[in-house]
Amino acid sequence: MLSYTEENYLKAIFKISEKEKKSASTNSLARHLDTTPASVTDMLKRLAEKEMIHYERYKGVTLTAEGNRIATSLIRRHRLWEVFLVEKLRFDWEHVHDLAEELEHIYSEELISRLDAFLNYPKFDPHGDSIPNAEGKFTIRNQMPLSDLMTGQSCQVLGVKEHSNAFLRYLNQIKVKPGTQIKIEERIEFDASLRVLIDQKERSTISDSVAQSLLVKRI
Amino acid sequence: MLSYTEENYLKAIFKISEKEKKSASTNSLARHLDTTPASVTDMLKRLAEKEMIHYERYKGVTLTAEGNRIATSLIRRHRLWEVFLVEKLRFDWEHVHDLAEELEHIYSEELISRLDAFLNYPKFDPHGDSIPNAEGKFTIRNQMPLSDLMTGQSCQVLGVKEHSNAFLRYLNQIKVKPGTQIKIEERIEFDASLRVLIDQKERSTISDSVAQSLLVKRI
DNA sequence: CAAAAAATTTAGATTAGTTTAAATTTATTT
DNA sequence: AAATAAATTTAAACTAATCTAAATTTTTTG
Repeated sequence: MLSYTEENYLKAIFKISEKEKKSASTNSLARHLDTTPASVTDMLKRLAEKEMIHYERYKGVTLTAEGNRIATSLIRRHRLWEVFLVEKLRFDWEHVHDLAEELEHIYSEELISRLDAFLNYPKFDPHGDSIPNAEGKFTIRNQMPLSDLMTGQSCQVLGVKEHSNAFLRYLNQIKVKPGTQIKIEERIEFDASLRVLIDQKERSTISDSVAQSLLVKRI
Repeated sequence: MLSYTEENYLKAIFKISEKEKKSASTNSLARHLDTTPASVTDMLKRLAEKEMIHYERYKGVTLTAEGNRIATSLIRRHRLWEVFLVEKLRFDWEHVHDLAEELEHIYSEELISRLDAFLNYPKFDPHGDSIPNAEGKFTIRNQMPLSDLMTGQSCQVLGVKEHSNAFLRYLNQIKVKPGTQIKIEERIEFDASLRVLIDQKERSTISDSVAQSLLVKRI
């Protein structure tokens, strides 16, 4: 059995390796987990001892098969709870992360499989992230950043690349969430910002940095 | 903020004081929390320091107003989660206690008030125990042990006094749960056991000790 | 009411996770 | 390739929660 903290390390290693396509460094883990590099080193030794990670001094870490299994299960639990919080308890999407962060640590196969069934086996969470199934398999779908579309094209929002509260709150403000339709009416050359029509009703200007963080599919 | 463990102590003190109608002793707490009296003493000092309990060496403990507020909130959360697990996720009642024991420690007013609304503001949990409302008020209802009824009388099961898995599993076996109707057909003088008719269908013999642990209302 | 038993507390040690500061290793730059 | 900077690890110490064993206090009983 791993502790709450150990589990969080595995998840962080998973996410960093996934994003940066290479082994996770001590510093990146410290930043991610809001702790000191010294604490990270300490914990890495413990996790290596438990055969959850491959660790060589000064070389960064990767997950073992078992470590990967556990991290994936945590992500599955986290995302299922997020679906529950948004769809059943009607939370706004910017409020669910911290709660799911706690709920995910409650370990019970039975609980998660029943929750999954109750929610009707969702494949994506409220932020559009893929929910691994009980076997740990992620569903992949075609998606691209809004910034890749041409003027005149329309799309449907699938999710977000950036998960900060500030960003999610901003999307709420301009009434954008998964499912929303966006048509690109004009691209401003100067700063690559976009004039868009949202759900065929509201017009808005979206900065390039926002457009890069919005994942969509063309329609 | 209290730790997970500190919260469990407050809940144990609440339950023991309630059941025994007096201050909780070090030994009873050790028994209840499956730990040693030495650890209990240690923790009691910490909780007294935090003004959660009134504690005098060798004299046992009671909760302060604040300690009582927190314990009541924990019980509220525990019982609401039990309702969720049984009614929404379709768990059997003997399986929900341990899960609720973990879920209750997730602190968020918002989460609990939304869960309460989602469940339609239940007043009692699946074992028939009263769920305190947001103000900490418990709903009281008339109930008596099945053993108090006379031969020939009928009743409806409201809940159980005893929460052990073995007892709950036995009740499942004889198809008894909250809502079940029971008619007392005969009382055996020798051991005070009861011949009963369950939901007008199945006949069964119930020992006196079981009858004392079943809470009912006459109909 | 003194002796024995039961309950409780103290003392000292242990474990998981953390911290700060110093030392070491690796990477970068001239 | 030496000097400097950045990243990482080690060392030593701290906190919360726990334990065992010994000491103390309270309660019970002959």
